[in-house]
Amino acid sequence: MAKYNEYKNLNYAKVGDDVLAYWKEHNIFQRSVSTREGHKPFVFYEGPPSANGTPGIHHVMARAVKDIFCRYKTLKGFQVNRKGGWDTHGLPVELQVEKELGITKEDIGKTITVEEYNQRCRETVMRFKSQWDDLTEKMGYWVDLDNPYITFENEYIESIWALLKRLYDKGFLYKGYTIQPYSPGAGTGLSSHELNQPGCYKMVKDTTIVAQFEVKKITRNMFLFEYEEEQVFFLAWTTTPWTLPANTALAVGKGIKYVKVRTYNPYTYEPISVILAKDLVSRFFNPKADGIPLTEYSSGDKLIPYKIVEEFTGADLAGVEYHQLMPYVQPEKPAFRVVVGDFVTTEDGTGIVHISPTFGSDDFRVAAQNDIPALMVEDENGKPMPLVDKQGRFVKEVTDFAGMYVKNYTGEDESAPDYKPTDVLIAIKLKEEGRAFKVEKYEHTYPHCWRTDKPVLYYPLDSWFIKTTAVKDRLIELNKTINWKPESTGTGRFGNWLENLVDWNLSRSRYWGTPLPIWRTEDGEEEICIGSIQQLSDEIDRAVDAGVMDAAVEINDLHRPYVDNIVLVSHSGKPMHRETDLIDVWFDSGAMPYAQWHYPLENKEIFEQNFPADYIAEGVDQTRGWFFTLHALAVMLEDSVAYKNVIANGLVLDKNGNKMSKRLGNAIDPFEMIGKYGPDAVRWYMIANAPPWDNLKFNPEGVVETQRRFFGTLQNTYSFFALYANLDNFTFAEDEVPLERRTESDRWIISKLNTLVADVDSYLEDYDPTRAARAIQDFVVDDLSNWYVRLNRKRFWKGEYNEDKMAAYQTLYTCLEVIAKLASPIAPFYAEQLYRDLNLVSGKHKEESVHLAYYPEVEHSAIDKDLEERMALAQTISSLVHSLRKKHFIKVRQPLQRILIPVLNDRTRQQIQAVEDLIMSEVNIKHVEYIDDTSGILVKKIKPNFKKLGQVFGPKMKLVAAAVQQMNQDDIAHLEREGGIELQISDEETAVLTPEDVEISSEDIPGWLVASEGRLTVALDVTITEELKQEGIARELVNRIQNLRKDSNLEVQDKIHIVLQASVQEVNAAVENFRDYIQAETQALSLELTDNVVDGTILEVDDYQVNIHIRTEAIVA
RNA sequence: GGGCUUGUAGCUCAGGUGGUUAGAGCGCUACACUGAUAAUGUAGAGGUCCGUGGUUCGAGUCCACGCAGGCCCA
Repeated sequence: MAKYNEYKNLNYAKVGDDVLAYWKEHNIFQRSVSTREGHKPFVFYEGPPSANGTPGIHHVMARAVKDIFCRYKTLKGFQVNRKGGWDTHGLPVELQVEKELGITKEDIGKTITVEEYNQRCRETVMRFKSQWDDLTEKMGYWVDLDNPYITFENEYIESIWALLKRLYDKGFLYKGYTIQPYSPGAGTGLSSHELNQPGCYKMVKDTTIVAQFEVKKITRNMFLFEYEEEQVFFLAWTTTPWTLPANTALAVGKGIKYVKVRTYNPYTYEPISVILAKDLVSRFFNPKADGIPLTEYSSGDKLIPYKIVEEFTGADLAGVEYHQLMPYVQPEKPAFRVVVGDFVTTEDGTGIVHISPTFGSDDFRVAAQNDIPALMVEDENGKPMPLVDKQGRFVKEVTDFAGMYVKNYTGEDESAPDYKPTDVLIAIKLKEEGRAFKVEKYEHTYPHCWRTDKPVLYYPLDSWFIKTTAVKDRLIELNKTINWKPESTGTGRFGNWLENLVDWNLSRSRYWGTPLPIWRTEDGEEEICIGSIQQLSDEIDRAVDAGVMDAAVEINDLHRPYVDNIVLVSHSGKPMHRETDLIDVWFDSGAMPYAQWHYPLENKEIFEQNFPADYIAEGVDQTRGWFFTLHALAVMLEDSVAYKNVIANGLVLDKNGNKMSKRLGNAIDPFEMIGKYGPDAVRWYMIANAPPWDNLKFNPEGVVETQRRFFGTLQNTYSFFALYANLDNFTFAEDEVPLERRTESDRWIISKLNTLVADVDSYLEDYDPTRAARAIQDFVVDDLSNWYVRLNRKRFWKGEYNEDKMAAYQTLYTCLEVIAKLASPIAPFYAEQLYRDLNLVSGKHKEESVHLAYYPEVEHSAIDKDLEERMALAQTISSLVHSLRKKHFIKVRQPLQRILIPVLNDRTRQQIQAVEDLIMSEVNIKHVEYIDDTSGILVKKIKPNFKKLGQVFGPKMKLVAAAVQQMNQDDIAHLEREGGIELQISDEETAVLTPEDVEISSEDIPGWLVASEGRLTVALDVTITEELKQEGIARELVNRIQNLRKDSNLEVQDKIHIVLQASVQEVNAAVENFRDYIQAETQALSLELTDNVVDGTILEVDDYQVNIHIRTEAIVA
């Protein structure tokens, strides 16, 4: 006969190891997919991690979230393929390699070949793969590790090329510029990484200018003018005066308050009106001048009078046009107007920011968003260029300053008496023109090139872009169809970002990444975008034929430097070289829905079956990374979402809410956690403790608690079941006992169980694992263990193997088995063991793993809300009686005669009557008595039903409530009898109330000590009769004998003989009168009361001492 | 500076559409219970529900403005 496994001191880490071995041996993961062949697919995309660092505890979190829903959907019958993946390109790898080799970017191609360098990157990036694979297995994250997609593989890159070509053909790929830090001295752009080198930011003293931008006198702007000749100016401050000739807009803060001030220009003494932020007025005007009439000013006065005349918000000013400040070059589109910028502050300057789209990245962005052009001139090739050339000199079109360096890049002696920086010359010119309001030196930090030590310029540099703005509306529209968890990340963080979208800058000037497959002639007139290896090979043949390339090369690797060595030929026969850029690594990962199948070059069908994803999950920090690139590519390529449901999970912090870092030593090692507490407790804790999208404060003590409270309780419940089921040989071989023949508590727990099955299903369907975990946990701990098992213990260990006992076993078995299934997505290892321990004996399921099984069906007919309510009453009443016993110092073992419960209606009485037996046995009393209205002794309490009364009486609520509180017992009786009562609420007003407007409860039974909770009141009869007293002693004896049995290491089923020293009369009487009871409880075959006990043990029973001896039945061979 | 987010007991967290005694678990204290026993019950202590205003008869809940932490972006 098969037995249920029994465990002593279950080791949860070992459960993990054992189950993992079982899964491996029987290919359970593969079969969880293959057994669903032909079922509806549930498509999941794995966001590829990078294996160049070790995995952390937060990866356990992120992956648990992914895993839960894949397992859940498998339970629900879907087929869930999940291909693993590795993200292998990008800056972090390159920086790591540079650091290890002790080189900088400059050395690549010089002291180390690009080939060697990239080889090094390729090795480095997968360095920790085995650790990752190990964690993936140990934490129970099921994903196909044997056939992952790897972004550095040729096929993957080829797919990306094919996608880029599609975008290119649709006109979404273009070459433009972005504003980047640039060093004219070195003639090269600087990465933000280079800019963050220590010492790059230096204190410098610059000439700064508050310039005056004159408002145009057009109808649109007339609200800014008060009189005919008035000249109104915007004041804008800049620390880089050399950018002023390139100004095309001014930015204001939407919510910032601005004022118009009438005053005089301090250099020309002309009367002017200026607009600036209200908060900054005091920085530009001397308060001492406040109050001096404007008319009292004469040219040259030190104290310049001013008067604030009007106030506006930034929003009011948006759209106002002004005259170009330094009209050297004209724009191609309308410019010179006020726009709103989120970067504008009133920290310094005037609260109005000068915008030169070619020389600032904020400027560039805000201009692009508002369709403001940049000022450009044509270079010698007729290509557009900014007003400053790459050496840092003004172009010839800026006539007054043509050829001058905007900063000192030539090493001129700045201490020479006649040395004037360009910034100063500009200031002088503006002063003369009456366009400078204030010129002063200002000390601030400014980034410098780490090689030339000269100030950097923010300068437009060539870049390739994807024109995401062309599909902006569609991106927004389709985003609204995505189910975001939490919703706010989709509407807020992601939605707002889409609203302010700029084109996607693809270019990266690095070495280890996917090369941009575009070849161009030197003049940029002709170009080709390559979409496949085949096409490249064909083009190479053409190039060789045309003689621009020496010999055909074999294409073995699509990385640099190999692709750089390929020269193609244009239609007109010119050589074309590859644009040297790599593409943004986010394109790599965003392309995974296609490239993981080598689509569009092959596998069209597989792709179509697996697009879009039903579900993805990653950290919220991916919002503008993977979540965006997936979405953008799907919209541009397929006009579809890439994913239908997405969980953006939060961070894992240490227990104090600080970020974990190896440096601070507060990082938690996932392997250690899993090794110590087992994978299930770690997963369960992370999921149950806080919703995934909140940050998790990870406290190992919480894992301990989860292990003890949830897994410990569940395991205890199972152990209890296994212990007795093995004794009784219960294998669930019999037919199920019909519900109607089961006990009230059986039907109750089955009802609760079905409610749970439905709840967990709806939570998981809604992608809320936390609610699911908590619901399961509450059921196991509160309902199943602490109530059902506690109340029903005796049914398992007493009596014959009859239908009632069978019903108890079946009920408990069913609960445990269903729990195993419900918990299996979250605690896959323990649930597996539980399922198998049960199923190996009963053989009820043919599936040999819980992960091959199916989600339980909800038996709606088994859900009985009325029963659940009754049981809640029983629990409350029991708790009240316990509390009364406590107050009277009467222990539970002492039986009592009765409790009294006032009931105001028949329904309550019937409900309680149905659970009387449970209450009586739980709190050890003989009878439940009910007191209703007819007894005439109930004291009632009345309380206003605020919700109801508020709707009716509104403002008079307080008066009515006061009147209700004043009602006496007669009034309440009247209200109940007549179904209404008229109350005087003030001198002249009355209010008519119905019983629905109040809550009536019984408060007291005169002469009894009562306890109440909510509307329930219970009184306890504390009279202890002689018989009750004896029964109490009998129970005490049973307890002591049981302890003795245990101390003697007897097995539960061992029979004993008891010999008791006769002593005081009470004890003797108790033994005589309750002999049968004592014998039955203690499995005693005999109970002898003698005067002479040999080898006895002295036991304390109440105030008495009892000498007792027990011996086991001789074992009959 | 902007967007999003969090703030409830010592700790971790619950608290649909506003309703008058704000809950749970852990921890602490005391007392019980005991053939599930490394479990369990009862009771107690512990709260300016981050602050200030507002709406309302009534605000932990709605609105506004702040403060503090976090993430992303500048």
